[in-house]
Amino acid sequence: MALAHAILAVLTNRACSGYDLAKQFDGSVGFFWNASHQQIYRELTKLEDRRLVDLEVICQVGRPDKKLYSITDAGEALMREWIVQPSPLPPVKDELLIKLFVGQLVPKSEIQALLQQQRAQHEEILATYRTIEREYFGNPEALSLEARYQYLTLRNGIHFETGWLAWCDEASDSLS
Amino acid sequence: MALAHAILAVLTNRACSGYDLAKQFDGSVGFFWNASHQQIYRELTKLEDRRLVDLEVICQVGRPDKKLYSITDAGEALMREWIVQPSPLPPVKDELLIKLFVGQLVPKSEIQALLQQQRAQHEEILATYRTIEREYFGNPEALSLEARYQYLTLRNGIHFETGWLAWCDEASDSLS
DNA sequence: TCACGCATGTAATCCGTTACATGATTCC
DNA sequence: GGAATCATGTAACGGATTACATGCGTGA
Repeated sequence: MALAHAILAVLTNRACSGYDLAKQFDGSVGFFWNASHQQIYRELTKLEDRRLVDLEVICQVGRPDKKLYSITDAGEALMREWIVQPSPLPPVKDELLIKLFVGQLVPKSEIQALLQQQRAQHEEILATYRTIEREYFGNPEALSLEARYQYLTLRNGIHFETGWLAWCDEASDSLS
Repeated sequence: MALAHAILAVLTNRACSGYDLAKQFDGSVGFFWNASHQQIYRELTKLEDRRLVDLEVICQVGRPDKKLYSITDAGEALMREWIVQPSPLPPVKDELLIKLFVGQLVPKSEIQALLQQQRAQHEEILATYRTIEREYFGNPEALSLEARYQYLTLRNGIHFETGWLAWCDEASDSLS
């Protein structure tokens, strides 16, 4: 059900088309919730049926019409109720750890290579996060409340990726 | 597809019934891959069709028969091939972060409560991990290769949960 | 006697992924 | 001329979740 909430969360900040949403789910929000454009389009029609979003069709010259969705009062009320419910921890699903669990099946060097490959990916994401931190949240004291909440989600990603790098190094050391 | 690999990983260590597997996916392996008993039973029949597991029916008195599955040579070969492929980063899906992203919709105290509730859950899991670390991996230098790999997956969980606690505290402070 | 553990499954529904499909405009 | 961007969708398939279903044994 959380895809609906993720979409409503984006629409809380500003009205969007399905296409705009898909792009957001490929950056910012996508850092903690991902969804393909097909999922988004399907979910938007459901949200419209439930009157949680409003739709305004914008005719454009030379490009396809745009369906601009905005959150309704009912949608915002639903979000308020949902936010205050306690959240269970999200289930972990990490195939690298399955591989490590039976790492003895292959030569150690293969596992070392996997760890390095994984480390590089985490490093890349961390670099992206750091760039965003510098560019948009340079002075955390001066942020609006909205921006501060968004900054906290970014900080979560930074903690997460930093932890991964530390673990990759520890694991790599302990195998050599 | 990784559920099949997760099951084969467990069976690499020892032969199990569907029921045994379900229990493992509720502890050890479940720390990084979760699956319900329905998924497991369905997947086991598929794995048998593909000759990746063997089945031995064990008749028991006074309890239901047990179907004991073990990995075949083909299954082990498949795992070896799979392990060395590079792994993409698993997609993140965390509804707490969606909530924080639009935290301004509710009073700050509600968000503080969410953070505390989340923190408590992460602390509990970390405590579980620490107990396992003490009981099974007290002397990391002396571990067999199998055990060392399993220990690394546990260390990953410890890094992960420690990071979460740090972030919860940082977030909580920054809001007060 | 009632709940829990052992042990297995089916059915319905929903969610996610992949592939296919269209069509104009802008930039290289 | 060809690729990328804007903008929307359908169809098929497979994976995951939830609910339903059975039945014996053991211990409180």
